[in-house]
Amino acid sequence: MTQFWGTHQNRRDAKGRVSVPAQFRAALRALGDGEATLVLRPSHKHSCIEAWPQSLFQELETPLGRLDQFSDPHDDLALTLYADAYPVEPDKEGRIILPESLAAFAGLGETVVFMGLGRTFQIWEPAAAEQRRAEARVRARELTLAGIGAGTAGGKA
Amino acid sequence: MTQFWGTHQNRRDAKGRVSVPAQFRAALRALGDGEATLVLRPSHKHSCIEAWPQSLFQELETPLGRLDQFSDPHDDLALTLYADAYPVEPDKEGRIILPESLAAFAGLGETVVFMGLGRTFQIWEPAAAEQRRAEARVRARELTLAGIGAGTAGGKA
DNA sequence: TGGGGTTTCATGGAATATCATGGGCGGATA
DNA sequence: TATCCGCCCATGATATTCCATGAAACCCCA
Repeated sequence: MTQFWGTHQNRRDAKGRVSVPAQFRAALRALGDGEATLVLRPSHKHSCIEAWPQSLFQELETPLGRLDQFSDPHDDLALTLYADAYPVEPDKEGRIILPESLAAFAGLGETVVFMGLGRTFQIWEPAAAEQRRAEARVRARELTLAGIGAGTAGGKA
Repeated sequence: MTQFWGTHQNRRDAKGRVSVPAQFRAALRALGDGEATLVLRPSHKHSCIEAWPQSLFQELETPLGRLDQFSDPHDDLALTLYADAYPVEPDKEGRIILPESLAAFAGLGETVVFMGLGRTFQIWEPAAAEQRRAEARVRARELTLAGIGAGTAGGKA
């Protein structure tokens, strides 16, 4: 059920194209989202680009329907969801073009990092990605010391 | 119920492939995890690679479902679970290739050590493995003396 | 109990397929 | 008509698959 694993590094060419890691492409194919397989949007927490499979992104839209169409919350949600989101479809070689505004937002240079997050993935500038991972590792460890850690799994007396 | 026993030494060839010890392979087969039988990830306690049977790893994922999808803890956990984890499937000869980032993390050279931990196993650089075992022996002994272990079990190793 | 035969493993290398990346062509647009 | 953007092909690098070999463990039988 989980789809996006691991961390991968690729490069943008002169035209701003990047190959989506083959593994991720396979996962997308498995989802069978035909047109515009991906939705890209800036993360609201970090300097990175979030990549959502089209079908999963649509699930985010459902709360919209429950809000009064003319209410402020509706407008706010709709705006954050759509205004900065870009649908992209990999070309025949599996590459996508990162919109300039998103690339700038994430501070991307030539090489970019794809980080799998299970059902979605993120696109980072390499150094920022490394920093973020270190940070998350520490915090997740506090969260679930009981759960993760083969040290404890096997070691369980 | 316990599956991975003992310590085994194997070599990585020029392409970074290592044979999974035959005993471990048999254990995996018994589990019947078809696709991507193993999940590799860095240990957060030690400089080694943790290897989880796919089905067992899925149990780690369950806490995710209980967290708010947009919360920080969810993000941190998802990132540590997936961004550093790599699913691998042994080839026909029973070998796996260790992702470069993980090999570097564990400081692996040519020969690597597989240590059984019951339901999971770990992959170590030989010297580090030896040190770790010595350390564990001492601590386990303290446990035994404290009255946990069966008196007989403590004996012959 | 020792020897011979057989099987299983770990390991090496070669052939093949996949992938990432670069460049060129043509059509659409202003 | 000039420029930009998307489409297609070419290529080197990398991973995957397949087959081959030597060594060790195991088993069976004398």
